[in-house]
Amino acid sequence: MPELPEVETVVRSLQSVAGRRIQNIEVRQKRILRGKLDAASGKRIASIRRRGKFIVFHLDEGHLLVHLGMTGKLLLDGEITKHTHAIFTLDRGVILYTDSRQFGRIEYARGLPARVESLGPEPLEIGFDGFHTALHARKTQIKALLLNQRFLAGIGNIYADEALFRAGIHPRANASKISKVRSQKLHAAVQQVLTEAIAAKGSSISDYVDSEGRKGSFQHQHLVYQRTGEPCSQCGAAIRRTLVAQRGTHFCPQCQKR
DNA sequence: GACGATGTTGGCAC
DNA sequence: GGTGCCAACATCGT
Repeated sequence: MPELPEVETVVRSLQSVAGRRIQNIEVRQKRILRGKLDAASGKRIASIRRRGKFIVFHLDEGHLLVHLGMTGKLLLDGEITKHTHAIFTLDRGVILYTDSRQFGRIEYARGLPARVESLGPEPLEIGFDGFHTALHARKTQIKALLLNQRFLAGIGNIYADEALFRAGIHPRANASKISKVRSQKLHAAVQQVLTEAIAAKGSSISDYVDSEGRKGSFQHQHLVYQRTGEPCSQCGAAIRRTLVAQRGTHFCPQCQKR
């Protein structure tokens, strides 16, 4: 579910808790923890930001990091279910962490841990020169590279497929052999698709919602993702699905030649 | 009921 | 550094 636009939407919908204090943390399923959260109790939330797909609560001391995995949700004052694994009681209201597949993780850290520090640049901030240089240095398949969080932070399966389609690049293309012109198209496509997706408050493929329980609408603007067999919006050819880097990959065989 | 697919990451072997 | 495979888990569609 949650890639950069979805995480950004969640972070924006959480801004109302800035300034509140965490009074108590109840963990019901330890699997979703990395280390202990005890030290976060009693701390005040100074600000909430996004880095890649991580939600970062800056506390008056240290950080609370939340990664939503595939099905994680942070809900403000929502309903407690069998998939609610952590309950943050604030001085006003509660935040629930709910995650059916339990691939998400929560951790407390004084400084930002290496897994956050080693993330690649933000795709909406990187300029073309930096993007092109990094692209050219890699010999891997372009889709695998887009999914690599140390290359760019925040792109996942949906937006990789959508950006490659919009740039007319085959998902298996060798990154180092992409021409400057196509690299420019890709850089623009990545920024455009992410910007439009944020404006639509993300893609709700199965059950993604923001912290107020609202769905996104960008799934209606997907041109290839999960549109296998449907006609391409550009040329009418049937959209195909294949595996690239072990991930389901959707592309137009006409518009995205190797 | 079986089987395969699903938005993510991390570990391991090579 | 890169690739390929598997693992974690629950749910949904065929």
